[in-house]
Amino acid sequence: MTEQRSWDDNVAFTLVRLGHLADRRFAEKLAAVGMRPRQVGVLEQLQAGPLSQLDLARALRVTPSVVVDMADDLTELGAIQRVRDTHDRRRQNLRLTPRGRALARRALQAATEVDAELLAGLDAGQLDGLRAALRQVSADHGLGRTR
Amino acid sequence: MTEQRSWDDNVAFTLVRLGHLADRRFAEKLAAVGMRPRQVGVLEQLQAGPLSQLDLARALRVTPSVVVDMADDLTELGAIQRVRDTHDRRRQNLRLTPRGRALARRALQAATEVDAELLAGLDAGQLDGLRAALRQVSADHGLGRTR
DNA sequence: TATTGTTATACTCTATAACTATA
DNA sequence: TATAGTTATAGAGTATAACAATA
Repeated sequence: MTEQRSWDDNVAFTLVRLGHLADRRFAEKLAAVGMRPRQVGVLEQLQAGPLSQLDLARALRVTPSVVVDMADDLTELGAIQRVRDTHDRRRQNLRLTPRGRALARRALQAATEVDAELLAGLDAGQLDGLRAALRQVSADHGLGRTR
Repeated sequence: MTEQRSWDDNVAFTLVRLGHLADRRFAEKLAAVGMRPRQVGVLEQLQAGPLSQLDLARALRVTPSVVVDMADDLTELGAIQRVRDTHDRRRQNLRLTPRGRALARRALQAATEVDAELLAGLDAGQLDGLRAALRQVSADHGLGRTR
């Protein structure tokens, strides 16, 4: 780790600020479809197949009661369905509906628009480097696609 | 902007997730000094000199009532002082105390530790590229040092 | 009249603890 | 006993609106 003289050299601090900025921009775009940023993480995880609420809580790194809340909202939106597990009736498996898949596509589109606005000042090389570095850090800390 | 097939290629979405992770790690370290992440932004801004609460709100991109709240807490911590502006008695100029400067140093140290843990998997080249790209994006959106 | 700061209030996001039902 | 889900409640963080003091 090289010497850090100023806050601008610190990646963690910068990630927090840029993360907040990206979240706000993302929220504005999603509002047009009636969604909020944290719901998108659920849709993303379920795209690879159904998950129990507890497994989803672990994947998203939130506490189980938060998943209940998000699942309630997404069910009301028609994006997911709760399906009792036949072999373990305690489990509520969450699965995407066709509407959920459509919403996931629109969310990815919104996120892509945010990228375009956020990263307009970078050249192709900088952009590739940024993507590669972020993907590496995400993978190192178990935040990417794990299934 | 290149084609985005998956969420892992999207920078905005990744920034939100990594920003949350960095914020949590940062909060854990700061708790040892009795501080919270959002207070560090105030100390950072004031390091270049005093600011009125409204100017600070603009710099931090939060609503003025939030600054009142943060200033209350930091005053109680002994990190800042409110000084009535002599020429415009409506203004409360916030300035760092020696204790505030010390806390800022410890916060930067904590942030540097988070960096070391977060970025351990990157080689020197990737790290330089990441820093440069983040600095560029921050500057493009008015988030870096502006004074 | 406009600006600076403040208070009251509400909303979102997250967490903990106690509970129900299943295993 | 242990696990999956749920509910009630609380604590941050942020925002809006109404207000007081000052310009």
